[in-house]
Amino acid sequence: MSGSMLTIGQLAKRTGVSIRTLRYYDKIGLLIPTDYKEGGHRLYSHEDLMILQKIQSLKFIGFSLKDIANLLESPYINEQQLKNSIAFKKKELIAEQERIRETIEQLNHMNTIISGYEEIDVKLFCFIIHSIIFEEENLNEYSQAKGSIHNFRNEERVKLDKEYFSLFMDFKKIIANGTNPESKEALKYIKQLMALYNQTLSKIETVEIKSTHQFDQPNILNPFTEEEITFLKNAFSHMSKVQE
Amino acid sequence: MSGSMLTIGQLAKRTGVSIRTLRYYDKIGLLIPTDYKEGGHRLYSHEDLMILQKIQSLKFIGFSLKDIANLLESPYINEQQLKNSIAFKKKELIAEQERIRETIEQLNHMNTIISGYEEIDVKLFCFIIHSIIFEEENLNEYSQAKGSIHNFRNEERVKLDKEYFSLFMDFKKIIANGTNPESKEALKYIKQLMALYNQTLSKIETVEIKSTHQFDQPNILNPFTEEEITFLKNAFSHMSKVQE
DNA sequence: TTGCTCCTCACGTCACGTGAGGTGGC
DNA sequence: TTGCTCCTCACGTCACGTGAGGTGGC
Repeated sequence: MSGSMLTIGQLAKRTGVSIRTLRYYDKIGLLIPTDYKEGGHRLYSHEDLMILQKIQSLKFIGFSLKDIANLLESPYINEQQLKNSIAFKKKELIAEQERIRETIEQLNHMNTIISGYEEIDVKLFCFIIHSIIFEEENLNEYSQAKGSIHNFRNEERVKLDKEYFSLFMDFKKIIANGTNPESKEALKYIKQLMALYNQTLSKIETVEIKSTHQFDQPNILNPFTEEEITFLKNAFSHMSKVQE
Repeated sequence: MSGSMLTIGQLAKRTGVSIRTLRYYDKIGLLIPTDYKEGGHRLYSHEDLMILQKIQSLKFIGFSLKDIANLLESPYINEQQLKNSIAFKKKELIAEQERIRETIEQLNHMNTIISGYEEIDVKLFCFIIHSIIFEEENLNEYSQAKGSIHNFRNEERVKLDKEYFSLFMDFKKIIANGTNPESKEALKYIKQLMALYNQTLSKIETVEIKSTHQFDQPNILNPFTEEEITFLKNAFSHMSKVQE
């Protein structure tokens, strides 16, 4: 009806869609303006505005521009087809939601663990994340057998991880300070590590699978540098001698 | 340590990262292999494997490759910086989660509304979505004043939308069948529409803002074609005459 | 003359996927 | 000779954002 055509800027302002987006829609053939002025200026009709609003609506509920182009091809669509599209979209979104939920949980976990240290060791930080991911992969195989692991993860895992993190940070500090691996201080921390390790083992057996491989399976991310590992080996062997 | 270097394929298999991804990481300088054989074959050391696992860990909790490159630059990171990064990531994720939640709600809404029709009118379908989006925008301005609207939306909105949808579909059908706008059948549906419209008005006043503009404000997506609007106008004016 | 609104390239984003066409060692 | 594993371009993905450099009407 009305002879009042809209320029690209007017249409953009009216719908909240950017000018660049309208040019893009023109280029891909999704919304071609009814007319062009001399100089190539696009002119959009009221009909074009309606189409754009349909596009916005369908975009809003998550359809891709390709999907939208198909949907707008015919004025009618079969119910089952539409329901299938909706179900498919929904499935994707729910999966995405689950991924996000897990990631947020991880972030909270990490946030708790690193609290209270001025300088965080990146290697150690990554180690904690990696060990959780790795465990989760193991979990998928074992989770049918025992449901208790998940509980462990949520409730006690943070506490335990924090203790490991704290202890590992202590090690890194004394090693950086040039402490002797046969010193009393080193012995104290090594004993703490042994205690924590045994405590972990008593809590779940699944961890054992991981822990026994911890130092010889190179596929596990190691939180220590070569220098630190040498220190730990020396401190361990010293402790063994002392205890004999 | 060990002289056993890994080929790109071996590293890929071991970590679950694709060969193409490893080449990409090489190109952007994120993970440059320790050595190259003749012919340009990449050789990765155990050290490289460790770096890759750090990359995987940080990717897992949502950091971009650029973020990761920065994080791996130094072995230590300031706690506050890391906490800020985590908080920022979390904020983004929560916003994304909220968007997804709303979209899923919309999809459920639409799924309910379209149930029971073989052929769905795309224009009408988009109209329903659009009216909800539009209302939501209005809602933001008015929601401070009255909290009741949201309730309306969740509980009764689906029912009302379904009724509108159903009635509009009926109109489209009789118009397509060539029904006379002054016929008894047309009169029946027009009366139903009036009743439904008044029912809506009584439920919320906010809708009034929208509804009064419904036919003359071209910015509102219209569910009818030109032909259908002509039919409705004729039917309305006929009803007015009959009622005098 | 000065803004303001248009225009068309064309590169950039993000993290790779996917061929095409070729090489090297068993 | 035949697979298998490498390699390097280089275009494609998705929906635009962002200049660069220029035009047209007030």
